[in-house]
Amino acid sequence: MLNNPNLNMSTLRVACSNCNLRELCLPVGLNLKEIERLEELVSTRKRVRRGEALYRAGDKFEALYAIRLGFLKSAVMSSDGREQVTSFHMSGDVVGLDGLASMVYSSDLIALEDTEVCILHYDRLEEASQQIPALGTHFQRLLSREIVRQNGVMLLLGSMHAEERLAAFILNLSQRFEQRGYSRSEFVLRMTRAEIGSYLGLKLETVSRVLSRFSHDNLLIANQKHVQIMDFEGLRNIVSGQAFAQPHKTIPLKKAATSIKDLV
Amino acid sequence: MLNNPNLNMSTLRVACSNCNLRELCLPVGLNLKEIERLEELVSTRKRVRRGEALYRAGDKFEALYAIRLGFLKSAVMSSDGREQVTSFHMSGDVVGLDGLASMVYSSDLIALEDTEVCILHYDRLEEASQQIPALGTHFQRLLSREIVRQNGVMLLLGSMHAEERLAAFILNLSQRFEQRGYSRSEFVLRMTRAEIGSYLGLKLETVSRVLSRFSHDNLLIANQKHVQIMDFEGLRNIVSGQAFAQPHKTIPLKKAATSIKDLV
DNA sequence: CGTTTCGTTGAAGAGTGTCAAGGCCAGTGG
DNA sequence: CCACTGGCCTTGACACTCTTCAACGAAACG
Repeated sequence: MLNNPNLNMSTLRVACSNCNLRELCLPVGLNLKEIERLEELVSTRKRVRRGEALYRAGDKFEALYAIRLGFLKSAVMSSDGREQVTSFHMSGDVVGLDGLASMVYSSDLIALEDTEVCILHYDRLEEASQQIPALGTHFQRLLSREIVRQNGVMLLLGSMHAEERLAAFILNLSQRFEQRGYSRSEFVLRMTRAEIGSYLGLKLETVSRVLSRFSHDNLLIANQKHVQIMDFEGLRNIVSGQAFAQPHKTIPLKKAATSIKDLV
Repeated sequence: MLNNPNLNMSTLRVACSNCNLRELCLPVGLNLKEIERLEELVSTRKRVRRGEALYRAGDKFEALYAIRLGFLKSAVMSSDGREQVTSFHMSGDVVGLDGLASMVYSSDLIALEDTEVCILHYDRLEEASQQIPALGTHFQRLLSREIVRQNGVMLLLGSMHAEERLAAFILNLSQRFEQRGYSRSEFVLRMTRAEIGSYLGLKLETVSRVLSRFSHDNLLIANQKHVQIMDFEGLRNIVSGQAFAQPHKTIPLKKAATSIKDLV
């Protein structure tokens, strides 16, 4: 079981019960019995080496994956070969949600560093959802959350300038690292400038230039892949288009209630 | 029951069994008993007049809605008041999926013409899903399909030019009208140029100009809100970036399998 | 330690946005 | 029925952001 012959993906037994990511990928409030049931479901892990694919567009959909460790991108490709990165994933995220639609994945999922995932076989997941209703509900939530996230990305791609996009992107990464117990102000970008650009609808040169500008303005220090945020407030101002203290635009009817908090 | 006092939303009894949109919004292959069960679930309809909201960001999530008749947009708003249209909906579509994430809608849903929807109360939906497993699965599919669709929009916003975006948009509308039994080559745009622009990440002037250019190139006839497509092939060529017979770019490693068919 | 991939920076140009003026159309009220 | 009104659409001129092309430097990899 430990030595799967697959050239570079090995499988391991899994133990949700003492996994500290449980709260991220599984529903809370299960009793012991239910967690046991869950461990049958999850069964095994899988490793993906940097640069390799967990799955590719067109592959048969058989499982969702909960990321234990690592960093990945998902990307779709147009018929003429243009690639669009649609998201970056880190530990605790569940990936593969696009496969349910037609039982075939519609995107590529590529590891940006050596990665380890838990396999959630879809057929077993469906069975288990019958017995543990909270599980089905939980996955509906995950799906819906992804829709809300993508709405935010559409807002970003559709109506924000390069600086705003980058600022939002950096802040979002920061927030996600913080949620996982890492520093919110200092981290390493696992993706290239080109991948950031693809995600944000910019060219790699623009990404590089804007990061340099941020550095110059003392908002952050960007040294190759290493980023240290110096001025959160400043970045936030850029995201809301209020950078450079422009002569106070009167914003007409600012919506009260829910705004898109997690832009990216 | 027929005369709900709500100033402009009336409710009606519903009958899925003889609704010709059933295949779009509900799972196929249910038996009679299950369909009866379903009709309890769906219970009532609701009308929304042009310009009014079915729900708004921040409203408590209580139901999904299946569109019987009409046309709507959904839109999110950034904290500084920029609006981004995230999709257009027509008969047979199910809306409200973003509400599951945190039991609060995260977008506005506005009718672009007088509209009638069936109400799918969420709590009843959850119960029914226990009894009719196909129902739960079906809604997971709807959610996943929306994620795939949004991936396509991100590709469009992130890596396509104005002409490509417009061409993709028009072709997608055409296809959806055709699926519903209307003409695929002649239809009326229910949204303004500004709304198209918001959706496609362009300004209304750009939308107008590009449509004029299409008219001039005999790809279509755009007369205010009325559109007649003259050259599907030509539009398709534009979407794939092969317009104007550019000196055959050698496309390196074109992905074989699944591509994003429904770009928009 | 050479080779390759990735990142930075400059100069020039293309593609959209911005601003402004005018036309078209539906709805309203005289 | 017609003039008026306001919203929507079109078109032009110009400004500006971002891309493109190119050269070089820095880091990663075998």
